[in-house]
Amino acid sequence: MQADTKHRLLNTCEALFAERGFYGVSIAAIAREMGFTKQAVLHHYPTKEKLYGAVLQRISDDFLEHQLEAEQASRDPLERLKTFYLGLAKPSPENIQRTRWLMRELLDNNARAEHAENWYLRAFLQRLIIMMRSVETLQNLSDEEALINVYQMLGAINYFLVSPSTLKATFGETMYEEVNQLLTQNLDRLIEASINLSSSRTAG
Amino acid sequence: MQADTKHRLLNTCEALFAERGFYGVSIAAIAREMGFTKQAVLHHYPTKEKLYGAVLQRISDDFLEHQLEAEQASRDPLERLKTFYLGLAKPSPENIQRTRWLMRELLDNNARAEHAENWYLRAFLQRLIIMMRSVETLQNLSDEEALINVYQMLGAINYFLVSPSTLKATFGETMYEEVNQLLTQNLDRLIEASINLSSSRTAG
DNA sequence: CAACCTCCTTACCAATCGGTAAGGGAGTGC
DNA sequence: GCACTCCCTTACCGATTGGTAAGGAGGTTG
Repeated sequence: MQADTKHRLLNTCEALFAERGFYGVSIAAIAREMGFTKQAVLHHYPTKEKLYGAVLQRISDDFLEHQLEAEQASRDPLERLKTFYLGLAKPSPENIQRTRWLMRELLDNNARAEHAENWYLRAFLQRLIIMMRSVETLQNLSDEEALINVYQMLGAINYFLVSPSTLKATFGETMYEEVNQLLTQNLDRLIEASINLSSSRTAG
Repeated sequence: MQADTKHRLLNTCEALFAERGFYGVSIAAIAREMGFTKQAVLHHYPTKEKLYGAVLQRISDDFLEHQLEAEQASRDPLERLKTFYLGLAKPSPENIQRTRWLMRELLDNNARAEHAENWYLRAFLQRLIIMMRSVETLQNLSDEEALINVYQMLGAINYFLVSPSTLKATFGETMYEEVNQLLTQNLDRLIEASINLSSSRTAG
């Protein structure tokens, strides 16, 4: 498969699936977007599931890469964690798209939870937990406490990140932009607050 | 329409749509679950959109009711807010289902954001903002700050609530139960922390 | 008894779904 | 020049999609 076509195909699929979900996107729609026929799509990936899986694989690879980058960004573990979360919270179109995908995965995976033992995002969560525990005050954090914290942070960041159009239409573009700015400005304080909360739990 | 049938139909649809989303559920599947034909479903609601809308309306009505109840639960505004969030975080099957729906709405509404000015969940968010501002230290909270806080709390609560099967399969049932218990136990501390964060923002 | 609801049925529709079969054009290796 | 592979085409498939048309069983109302 030509690298260029593959890249373009995966990009197209990523955008479509993120926007409408697995069932909401037909192979024909993907082909239309690509500018060729349905069977050309099926030539590259024999089934819709395989196609979906390929995009998901790429996303989880990129997440991993992002984590590895954050791990080398600084010597201070807390700083690394902040860098990582800040990267996740960046309201760029690509990032919003992937966050939407992540959230859909979270919802849809429920229906096929029997396959979840090799869930794509498992490694992502576990690495995040390790990153947390490398912070001095969180060394003794249990897996459970860490998972709660990670989920809360991801939820707090992603919930907002995922709904730009809706929020713009509901509250106006100006307000959305203000909220967005406030959020990125104060994200480090949110992270610190959540870490303080977790470490006080461990201490108590 | 008979109240009983309507009730059963909306329940069935709520469960199916929450689990698989709008595109993932066919009218035939709903009918199958109900035990009669596709056309019987279409007799009650002429289109799939109208059916979906009816369930969504019921959910938002119930959320409103839940809010009104919480508003009468105590004289202390902070206590009211805690009661409300605790209700949202309750890991009962019905609550999980509705949270899943809420999250899907958040994702799917993006595609039809042009209708969002009369978005079903707008009133829900605005009431929550009012509830926040009735807390003494948050009186001067701007709409933007309040919206951030609300989104963070909803995200933190819902993100976890939505993924029981996945988490059970990924980390084991025991761990899931422990996390679940820890989460409800510490939810009030999370709320307090988030409120402290918000009021310190307003003060600073 | 007839007219009229409500609630559901069978029968049918064009369009779309994911996917198969077969082949053509262009480039590559021998 | 001939076989082969890669990338894409047209043609087609049965199943399913959301939805329409017409009618029938049962209860209510005049």
